[in-house]
Amino acid sequence: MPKDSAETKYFTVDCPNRLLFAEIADKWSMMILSVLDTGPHRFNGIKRCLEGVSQKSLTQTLRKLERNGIISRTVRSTSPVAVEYAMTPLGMSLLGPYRAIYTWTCVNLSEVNAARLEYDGRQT
Amino acid sequence: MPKDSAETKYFTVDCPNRLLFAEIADKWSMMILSVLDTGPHRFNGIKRCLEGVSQKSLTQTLRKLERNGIISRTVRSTSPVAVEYAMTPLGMSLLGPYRAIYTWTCVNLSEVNAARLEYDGRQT
DNA sequence: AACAATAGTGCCTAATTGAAACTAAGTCTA
DNA sequence: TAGACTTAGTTTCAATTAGGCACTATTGTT
Repeated sequence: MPKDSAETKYFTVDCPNRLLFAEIADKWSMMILSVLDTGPHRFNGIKRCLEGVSQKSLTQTLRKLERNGIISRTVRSTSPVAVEYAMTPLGMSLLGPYRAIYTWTCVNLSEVNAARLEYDGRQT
Repeated sequence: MPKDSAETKYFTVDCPNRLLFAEIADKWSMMILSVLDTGPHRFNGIKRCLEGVSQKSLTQTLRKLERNGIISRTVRSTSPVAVEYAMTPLGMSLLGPYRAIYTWTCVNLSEVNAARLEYDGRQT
């Protein structure tokens, strides 16, 4: 007999919010969004802004964001073919919540660093 | 000669915000925070709320959050030793920004699903 | 003709994640 | 008192994922 059979399972593996969260809150997605926040960019333009991205990871992340309707991908048939990535209205609506997290990291970075030093000191 | 030598590198590999963001915005961290938002929990209590976490991943994520000063870890010397995890004030300050993201997923889930269907339809 | 830039793709290895078993200390049951 | 169960992890190994590097194809420049 379980002690607390009423314990709620908050996050099941198929929770849609959990799945969507995993798609929008990863490392590269958020950085791409803040680059596109300054205006439309081309593939290699984004790449130059994000030190350490491989073409493969960038392609994959851009595809994922495009599939979720957060950015748009427009091919321009110019000299060397240009592919322009831009924020969609849906993507723009995500910028507010994202900026809240970003601002939090700016405001609390020193407090986090203090906590880290304190923690590392405890682990003799 | 580079065409645009003034192109800004927004995110370098050692950008502190980028590093901190990676520590707080991963899959399990955010789910753990929303569990602890409802009050202090013990190790296996959290585990039961998060379908699919392994002990290892949970331990690692809890340690990381503790090190960053976002949660506290208290050992109670009761019958089988009890370890209680709770939000710190710093952690609570992160809940607002997190809820903004969570709310966004709730509000825009249907629009994202529509975008996915449209995208998948285009890829005949 | 050779070289650079465009936007990718493909292969292979390195790093991370997760599943399952194990540890250790104490409680409860038969 | 042996056996099973709880607690909170750690360890080991396998699988998934991520990243580095080389390659394609097209156009423009020198």
